[in-house]
Amino acid sequence: MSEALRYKPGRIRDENQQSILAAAEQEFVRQGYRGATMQGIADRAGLPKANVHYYFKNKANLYRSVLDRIVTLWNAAFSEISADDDPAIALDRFVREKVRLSFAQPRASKLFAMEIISGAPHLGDYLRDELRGWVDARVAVIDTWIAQGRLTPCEPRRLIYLIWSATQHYADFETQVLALDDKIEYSAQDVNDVAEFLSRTILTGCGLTPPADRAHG
Amino acid sequence: MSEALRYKPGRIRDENQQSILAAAEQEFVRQGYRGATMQGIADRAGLPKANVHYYFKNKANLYRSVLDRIVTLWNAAFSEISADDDPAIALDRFVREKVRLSFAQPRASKLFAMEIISGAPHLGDYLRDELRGWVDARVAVIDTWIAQGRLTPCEPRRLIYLIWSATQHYADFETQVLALDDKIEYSAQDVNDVAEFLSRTILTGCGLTPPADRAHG
DNA sequence: TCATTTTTTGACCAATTGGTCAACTATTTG
DNA sequence: CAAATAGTTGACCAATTGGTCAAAAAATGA
Repeated sequence: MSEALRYKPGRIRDENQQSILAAAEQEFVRQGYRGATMQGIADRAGLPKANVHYYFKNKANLYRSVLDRIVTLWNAAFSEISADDDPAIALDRFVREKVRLSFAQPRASKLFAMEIISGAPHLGDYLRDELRGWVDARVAVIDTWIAQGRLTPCEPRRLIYLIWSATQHYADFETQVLALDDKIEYSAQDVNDVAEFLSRTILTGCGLTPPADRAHG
Repeated sequence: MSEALRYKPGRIRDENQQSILAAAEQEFVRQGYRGATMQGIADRAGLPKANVHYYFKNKANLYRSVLDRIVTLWNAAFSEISADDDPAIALDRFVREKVRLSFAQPRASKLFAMEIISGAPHLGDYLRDELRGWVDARVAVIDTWIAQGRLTPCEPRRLIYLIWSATQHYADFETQVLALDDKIEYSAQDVNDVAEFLSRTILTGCGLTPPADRAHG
């Protein structure tokens, strides 16, 4: 994923795996885990079905690989956060990073959402072992801000859920938003407008003064 | 659903249809449309499979019936909204009604979400024909409030999406929220806390003063 | 070059699926 | 009570599915 793509052992492997993963992500989102077919994934990737089984032993393993890729994306998307940061700056950055991720990787957000909605049959461990720590660390920082009087008291957990839900709505419910807004697809302008609106509204809602509007990304 | 259940033609029909619809809703949420099986739905309803086909001709028809029931629920859940209303009162009520619906009917919210995430293959018409009008009417009211100087300017559409997403997160992502909060299930307290937090934060975010905290429901 | 490893592929299988049907039973109605 | 209607059910398809396999083709390395 981070290496040159010339002649080199494993190059064919890498390329095929990537196109299979991309195809699988789409099929799993549109059909669900059980509804997606190995044949459909193979067709979308432009390979015979047996070839998909050659690279990913079976369907469950392929699905896991797609989810792993999504979790990696998530971990790479966010800055660290520290009690020394200014609350308004840090929360503004958090909102904008989440908006950027949602618009850049809507299928990843959708598949993650479907997995959670279905009861997280394959991600229960991730939620309990990894994501909980991620949240707890941020909750601790927000609690420190409150204790220092730099942030109006609020439930940090609910604030994080608010930011998550409001931002990923534009990825997960893309079909609905586009239908209601009578659009075919999002524009670059939409990304900025959404980030601006959500940052301003949520920060104001927490009693913070949003940082001055500036062009991000 | 609103009639006595004594001896009466159609009573057996009503009861069986209801238990099939309830079973189907659960199966469709957990397995997706294609992943859910008529056999699994029949088992959950405690009936032989052929009986499910007797009441609902086929799988697509059963799925449609489940979605229809959800749309009916939605339409019954919300008060009308008028430009004469006080913005803070009306938005507070809107948030609380949505929170109540999310906690009362989480499976309905989840199935609707899965349908939208999958590209709304069965609800595209509903979004364009019914829901758009619902939203447009509320957008018009909010725009009037802004024009009258009773509400800080904001994009009404984005405000509605913010309220939708933040509230239904507790239904759709129930598995994740419970895992991160280290709970087994929601309490009655959670419903009130969430409603309170979201109403206060969002209304404040819009420049409104939230109505005094009072016990609702 | 040529032996070795990696990749490709169509044919094939057992299991599961949505759906049908005819026989049977229970309920309602005149 | 008897005819008609409504509901129940197991057995049965044809189609699709995830997965296997062995043989051929390509890529690699000495």
